[in-house]
Amino acid sequence: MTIDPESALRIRRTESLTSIIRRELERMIARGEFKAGERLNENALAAKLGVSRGPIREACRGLEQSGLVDVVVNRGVFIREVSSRQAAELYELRAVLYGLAGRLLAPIVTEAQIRTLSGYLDQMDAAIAADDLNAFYPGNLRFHETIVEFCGNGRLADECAAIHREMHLFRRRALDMPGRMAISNAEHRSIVARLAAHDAEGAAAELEAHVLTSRVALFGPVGAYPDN
Amino acid sequence: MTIDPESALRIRRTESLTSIIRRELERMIARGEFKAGERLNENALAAKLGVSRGPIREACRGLEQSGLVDVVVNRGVFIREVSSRQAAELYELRAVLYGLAGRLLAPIVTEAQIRTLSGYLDQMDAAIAADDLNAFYPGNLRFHETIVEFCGNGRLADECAAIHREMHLFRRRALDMPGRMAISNAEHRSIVARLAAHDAEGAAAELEAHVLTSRVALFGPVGAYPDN
DNA sequence: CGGTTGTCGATTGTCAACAGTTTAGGATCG
DNA sequence: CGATCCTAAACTGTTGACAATCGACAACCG
Repeated sequence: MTIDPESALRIRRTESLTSIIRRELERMIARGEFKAGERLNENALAAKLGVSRGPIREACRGLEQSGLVDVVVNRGVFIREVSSRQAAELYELRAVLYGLAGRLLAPIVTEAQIRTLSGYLDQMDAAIAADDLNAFYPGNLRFHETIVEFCGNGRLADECAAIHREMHLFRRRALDMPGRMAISNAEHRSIVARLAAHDAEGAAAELEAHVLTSRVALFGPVGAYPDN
Repeated sequence: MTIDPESALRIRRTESLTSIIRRELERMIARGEFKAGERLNENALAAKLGVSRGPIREACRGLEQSGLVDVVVNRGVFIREVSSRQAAELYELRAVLYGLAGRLLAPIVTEAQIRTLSGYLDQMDAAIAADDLNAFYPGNLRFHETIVEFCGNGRLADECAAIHREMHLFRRRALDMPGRMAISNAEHRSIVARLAAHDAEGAAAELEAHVLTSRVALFGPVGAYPDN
């Protein structure tokens, strides 16, 4: 692989190899380029990315802390396998966090923000009309991301982003999507309506229920967890 | 210097230097042995702990991801300074997470668990009677930790522990304690009562309000944040 | 034939050295 | 006297090498 030496060096001044590699690995994990439980070979990665093992190892320690990989002493780092139980637990967290986002956003939301969110709703409706899951999914993602961004609690937004990255590790995640697009977007419209009405508790309840709908459909009642 | 070779070797087989160092640094940070904003000198730390810089750097990458330090390229790692705004944001997260814990725990809580929690209440009352903040604080901590442990959502417990570690970085945290011990423990009793009655929504509301009381006292209304 | 032991290759854990950047302090000039 | 520039020390970023460990396979023994 040939790299423009200037750009490579220019990047290095403001960013460490470790952070570049970490982002790259996160991207690869998000795109599912590794199998669950697969081992990351440090030598192979180092050779592939053209660096030494030091930055690779440092990047992996970051990934470990964010829950994307498991590190076993003397054996290596493995792409984390998220069990159904852990996914169910994550959905519960996500539900209350989105609920909080709605409660915070409703009192302060602006007309422009409502228009932005409504734009996403229309895009998703178009994807539904075209029966295009590949268009619906990123729209859905951006809709939720935007709400937590607007809510004013930056830490909440970070936490939601981290949970979302982690959810990519759960392979069966697509199950809740196929036939639910229309229902899902109806719930989205309801959420935006509550936000526009500055109804904090209503928006919180709608958002929480919206997430829990998927959780219950996939794993059963809240507080009960699948075995594996 | 002569080192007992057996003990040194035995330790290293099951745990890497990196993880040992990371735990040690976490402990030092929790005990406030570093000033906020202070730089961690890699060479000095390596010399002090008797290792090379590699494990030190790896440990710091983990701490960065868990929000305990900031890493600036070519300048080093610094003990994170948590602003009032960030602390206020954290309190809001903590409130909904504890609320979730209460909601999950109420339906499934056992008699024995109620007795355990009640025991902590009594210990805290004793600390209040003796006006002993140093006894109250760990009891308070254990009370909240126990609730999230019992609730059955392990990921929620991890998240709460991480947030708690992070809160140690906020220096003014003791402010909400001095005169509030009695009020705080009365709220604790109310929480346990709701749990014992298997009142999920009541327990959730009590727990959330309990955390938000401190937040509001320190920083003002929920959703409004201090400047610094 | 089943189980144990020993050895080898592959891989991780750790270290010491090198390269590039930042910072502090003094010399220089206005 | 103060500001600026320059130099050197200190420090971080990265690398390659060495030591220790793990997994697999073969030899050995009961």
